[in-house]
Amino acid sequence: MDLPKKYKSLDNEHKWSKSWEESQVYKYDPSVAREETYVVDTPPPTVSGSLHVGHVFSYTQTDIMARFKRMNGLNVFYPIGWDDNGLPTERRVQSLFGIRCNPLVAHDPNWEPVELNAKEKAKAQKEQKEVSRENFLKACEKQTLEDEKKYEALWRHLGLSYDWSQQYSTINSHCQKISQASFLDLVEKGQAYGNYAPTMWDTTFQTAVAQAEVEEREKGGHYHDIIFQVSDGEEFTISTTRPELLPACIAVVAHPDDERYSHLFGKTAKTPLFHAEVPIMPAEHADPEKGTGILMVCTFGDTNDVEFWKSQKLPLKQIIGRNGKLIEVEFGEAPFVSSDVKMAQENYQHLVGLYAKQARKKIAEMLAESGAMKIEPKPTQQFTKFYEKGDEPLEFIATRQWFIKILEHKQELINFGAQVTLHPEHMYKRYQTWVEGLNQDWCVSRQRFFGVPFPVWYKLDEQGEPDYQNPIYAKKESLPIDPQAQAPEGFEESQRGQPGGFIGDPDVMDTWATSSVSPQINSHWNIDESRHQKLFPADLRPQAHEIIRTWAFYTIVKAWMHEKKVPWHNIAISGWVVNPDRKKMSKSKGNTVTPEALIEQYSSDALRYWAGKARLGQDTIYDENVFKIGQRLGTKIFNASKFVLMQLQSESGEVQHFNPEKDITQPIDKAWKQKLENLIQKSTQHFEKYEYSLALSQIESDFWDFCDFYIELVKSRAYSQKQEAEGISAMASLEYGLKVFLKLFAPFMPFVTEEVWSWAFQGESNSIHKSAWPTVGHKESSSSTEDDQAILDLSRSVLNQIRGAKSTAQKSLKWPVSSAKIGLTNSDKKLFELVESDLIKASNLLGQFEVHNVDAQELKQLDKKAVVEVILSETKDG
RNA sequence: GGGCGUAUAGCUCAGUUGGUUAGAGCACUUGCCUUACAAGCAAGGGGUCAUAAGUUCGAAUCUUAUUACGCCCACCA
Repeated sequence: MDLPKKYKSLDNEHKWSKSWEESQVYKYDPSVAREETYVVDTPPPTVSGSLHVGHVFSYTQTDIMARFKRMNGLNVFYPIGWDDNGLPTERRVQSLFGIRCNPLVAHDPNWEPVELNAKEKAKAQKEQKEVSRENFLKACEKQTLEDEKKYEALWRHLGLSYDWSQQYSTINSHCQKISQASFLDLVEKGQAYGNYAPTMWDTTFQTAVAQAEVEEREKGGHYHDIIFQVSDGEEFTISTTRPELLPACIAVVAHPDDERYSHLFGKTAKTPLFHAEVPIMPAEHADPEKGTGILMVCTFGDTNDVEFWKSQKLPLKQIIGRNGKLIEVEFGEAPFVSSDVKMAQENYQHLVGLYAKQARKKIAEMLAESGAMKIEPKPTQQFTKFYEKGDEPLEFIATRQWFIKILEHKQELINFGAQVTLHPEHMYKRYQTWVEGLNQDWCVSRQRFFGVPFPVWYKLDEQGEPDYQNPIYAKKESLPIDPQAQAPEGFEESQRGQPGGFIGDPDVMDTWATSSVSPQINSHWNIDESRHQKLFPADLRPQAHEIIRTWAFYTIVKAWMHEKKVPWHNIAISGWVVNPDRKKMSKSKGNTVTPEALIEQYSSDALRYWAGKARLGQDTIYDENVFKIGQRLGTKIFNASKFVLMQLQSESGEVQHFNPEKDITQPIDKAWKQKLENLIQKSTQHFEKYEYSLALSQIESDFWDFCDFYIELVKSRAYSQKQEAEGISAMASLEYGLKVFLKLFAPFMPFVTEEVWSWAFQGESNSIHKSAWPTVGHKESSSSTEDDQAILDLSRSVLNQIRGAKSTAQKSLKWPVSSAKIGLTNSDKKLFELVESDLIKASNLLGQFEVHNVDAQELKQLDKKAVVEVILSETKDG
């Protein structure tokens, strides 16, 4: 056997990722029973250009677990998907090609998306070319396909052991079918409903957003103190940060117990500039401590306004349009009543067409001029709701949306979620807090384009008005459908938009509406019942902690609503990769590193080592030193394996195989075997608790001990006594040790271990990744664990002291020792005899040890198992 | 404002049901080309376990309080 000289990780990794692809080692076998199957619900990464080391980190952690399960004989179902539908793709396509979707524009069959250069992109930010829905979707598809290819290449190079035949993308027709079926099932079960209601609205993307996608940001604002007049002539001052909503004021409220204002309840107040009579009412949410204690309610400034408006059935004065600009309204007609219509209209015309921010400034001037605002606005810091991907504050705008009922199921969902085990467990708290704090049903419709359409149409009456009360739902057998392109049953395409005809629902689903059925997408729910039974619920859902409130929660909601089942039994929460300043690494901050370059420099195995060293749920500081350590470990595995196999070679050069149970006969070898069995047990236990990182640390440290201590100790016996029991025992033990380490390392470092495996062990299994995880055989009664430990400790102590003496004398480790005295306790003398010859050879002692007695007490004080004094030889050759 | 988590060597982290003198790797120091590996090997220096109090024969570990950092949640006029 010819062994390669140097380890070239990159070549090796290309070789094996290609080989695994060809041999399909990671393929799921549908014929295997559920009990012997392990199902992973892999997160489909958002397709948005490129993956970074944070992805490498968490995806590798899951792969490590999957590989462990596979080696434990389980039939692992490990799919991969791409989350390509939704806003991130639209945004990317808009900026790459400088286009914008306008459904009213005519389709151009000859149009092809062309990527712009940097200069053109900057220019296109202001003026995007409008293209038809069909053209826009084509551009999205083209771009995501391209990105997905890049993603796949990286994942393969990293050695993620997916069954690539199970690949899906959230925009494909299979996912559309499942998403639409899920929606229709919820409609049928009364859990989904359409409603016209004020919803959080992003004015930039012009779409509704859900509570889970909202984040608060601190931002500067100003208190404006505005004077209102009561009908009887009294005046009071309200304080607001949003004066531009004054024309939308529908009431003025103070706390019921606030004596300053309680005499006003029941009266009306007149808004300045617009002279609308609005009721003065008590409201619990008014905080006497804040501002002036009395405030205006508008449609809509915040959630309080929405709540109050709803509960008091007040009129709706919508003045903010979908694009965030103030819209035209007609004063004098309900709800825009005014005691001075002409003035109100005139004042309002100054605001029409302005963005809310501009209108704020304008109205402040007008108020100051009119005398209704006597003091300058005072600056303040306030928290404002933003769409997590948006740059402008959200508005509440009344629109028609689809919702899923979650508010009325809060308690059930909290209890139900407890049936899933989170790793680490304390992450359940996040789930619980989130569900408890919910205050809106899940809004699942988005006014966007690249997504799954709602399988719904509306009839048009004779006036051409849609009948939203009686939607036409698609038949489940016909899914997936696109109501913009297909007519409902009983209608012709020519009736689209015609009075007496129909229209398709224009909206698409929230991305989460699709990803929340990822377990069902994989199990082919509603399509292949027997497959569904085998793959649902899944065993493991890996994900990050910031999406417990979205992905984990929504998936639980859906599984519960559809089948009253948990979607999976475990959730593994990965930590974040953070910079030394403990801030999350993210692309938007420009502080990410591309994985490809790191792989080339350090190897995939090294990056995987880094990921494998981190515990679930704990953030990891990005530190390239850890890659270096992983890289060294890979090289060491390569070299040590090469050396061990050299020891195992017979005279003809063949690698010999041994039976560890029979051939390991020498006490020190048995002791080492015992140590390995302890390692196997410990690391298996860690793995079973999803604590793979603790397993890795232990495996790693024992492995270095194997190399630097045990191999050194027994190599000459293996080398020189090949025909005798002593030599055979050493060889058998080395082989056993190597095999155990290769297998234990295999989930973490699949490439180098596979390479070594291929040199000598394919007789057991073609790939190490399909070989059996090591187990512990029955223990022989003749050797006790304590003796095993003692003999290793004693040998180590003696060897260390001799090495120390040579090191102090600045001599090389092979320098001969002309004589050595060893002090031992009486009881250790027997043990020493068992390893004496190995120690003589390993330390290059010329002759024998002179043994004498030492008091156990004395040894204890020295913290040594034996006292060794050596005299080094005068010359290198003895 | 409420909650969760973290705090151990210069850095990154282990430390089991409380049990002698708290560990590893990196970095640092001093050596060594040794039958695979200089991407290696050997030897060595380095810590008041965030702070304070308590429980205990005994605390890095348990309790309480405090501080710092990270995260999640909260109605944000």
